[in-house]
Amino acid sequence: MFKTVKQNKAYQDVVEQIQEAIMEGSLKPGSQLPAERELKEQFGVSRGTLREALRVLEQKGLIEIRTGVAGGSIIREVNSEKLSENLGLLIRNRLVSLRDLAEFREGMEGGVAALAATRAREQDLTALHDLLAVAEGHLNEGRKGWDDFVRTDEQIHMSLARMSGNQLFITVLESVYYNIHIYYENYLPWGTALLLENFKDLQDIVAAVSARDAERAREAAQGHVRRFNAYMEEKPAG
Amino acid sequence: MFKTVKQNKAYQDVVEQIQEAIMEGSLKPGSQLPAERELKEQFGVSRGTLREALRVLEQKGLIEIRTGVAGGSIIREVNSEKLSENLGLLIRNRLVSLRDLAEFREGMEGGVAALAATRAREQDLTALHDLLAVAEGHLNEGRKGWDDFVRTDEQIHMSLARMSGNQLFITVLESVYYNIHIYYENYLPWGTALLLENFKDLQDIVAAVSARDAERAREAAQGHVRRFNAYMEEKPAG
DNA sequence: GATGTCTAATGGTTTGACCATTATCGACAT
DNA sequence: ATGTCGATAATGGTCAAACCATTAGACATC
Repeated sequence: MFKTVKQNKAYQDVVEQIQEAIMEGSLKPGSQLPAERELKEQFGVSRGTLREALRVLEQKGLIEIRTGVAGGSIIREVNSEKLSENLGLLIRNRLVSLRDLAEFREGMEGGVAALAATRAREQDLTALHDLLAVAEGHLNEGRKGWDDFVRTDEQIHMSLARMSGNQLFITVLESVYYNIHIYYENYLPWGTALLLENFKDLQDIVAAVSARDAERAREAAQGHVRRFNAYMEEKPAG
Repeated sequence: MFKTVKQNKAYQDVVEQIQEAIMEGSLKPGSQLPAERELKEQFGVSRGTLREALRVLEQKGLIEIRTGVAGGSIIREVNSEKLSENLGLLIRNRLVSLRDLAEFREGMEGGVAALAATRAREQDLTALHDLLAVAEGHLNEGRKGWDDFVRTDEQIHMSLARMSGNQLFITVLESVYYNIHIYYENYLPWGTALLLENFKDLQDIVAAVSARDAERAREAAQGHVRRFNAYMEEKPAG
């Protein structure tokens, strides 16, 4: 019937006030908080307590702390860094498996490709074709081009995400790609055949996006991820 | 050619040592760290510095701090709570619009439903049908049942996510649902017609999952989300 | 045996000092 | 006039010692 009375600790109160000001828009990215010795007066806490609060905000990725004169706490632009870090922790602790990651990608990349097809500007399409050409170049470099090819492949996928114009897709996919690398080395049966098939998939996706055919782009992207994942599962211990 | 020399701050060093011990397995979930006054000796730092480190670890979700005698820092089971929190921050930061959120759901729920159809156990299906019956009940309660219906609707979606057996889907969808409520109140043209259509969609999805028809489940779920989103966009200011 | 009270361990907070880093500005050489 | 170097002061990083607040467990009381 009654809720537990929550005794807010002083530093939590400080965290909440600053966080709320950021969310609500009073504190804009790039702007700077007063110095610690000034802030502690405004909040009426000791410097130690204030610093614990700042550490929490820093860990949340909301502020960045600089030393030296004119230093202080700077409000950060929101980004995917901490999201990646958290996902990495889950992966290291086996709460999220390779299969989970793969399935998740499969579920999302179709939607991303479809949106990209709808919203791509001319310059985006040009950049996409350029990346495709770069990837093709790496394909002909034999073994030493493999890593570069994979990197380019990833750039193409991230370009598609950005073209979707959806910040949520962009951020989440960034985190997934950042963390899926761990598996590439161990689970992927590297070979020219795989890379070649991959390249053809990418060509299909880019073609569909260029034609602004959302449904074809969706299917091409889903098929691509599915085939790629199948390869990884075939050889579960490299 | 050379990397910037990173001057580790004392509290960062403490964070890294403890985190590494957790990851590597020396510190197991449920076990307890020594008291602050003891720990500060072991690390050779002041209590203030140690506490900043503990705050960071707490914010990462790695430890939980209890007061009182026999209190201290307890190693937590790794979970996805902080990932949700971070995603929630992103969503609330205006960088993510209702449209972004809606598109994202559309991309995900199809995949979730398909996986659920593949992996559902008998008891899951029973629970799903029970929830459907509850939703139908709320449908006949008129205006006062609307909120309950939406809540049940959400439970059905979360059940599907759990049935997918994919922790990533579960966590991400949790965050999305937790944060989409802000929009429901303002953007949704509440009405019996909407709820009824929604209910039919749910029936379709559950039927497809029960038949273990992954593709039908995927399409039903995607269509459901798409229709629901269309409603929200129709009336953009409640 | 149930209930209340005391105690000691432990986290929470404060104060004041000093160290480390760095933007800024002025002196000086060119 | 301009560039270079060094002093300066503002600001974050760290330390130390004390006291307050909370709580599990021991102990006393009924």
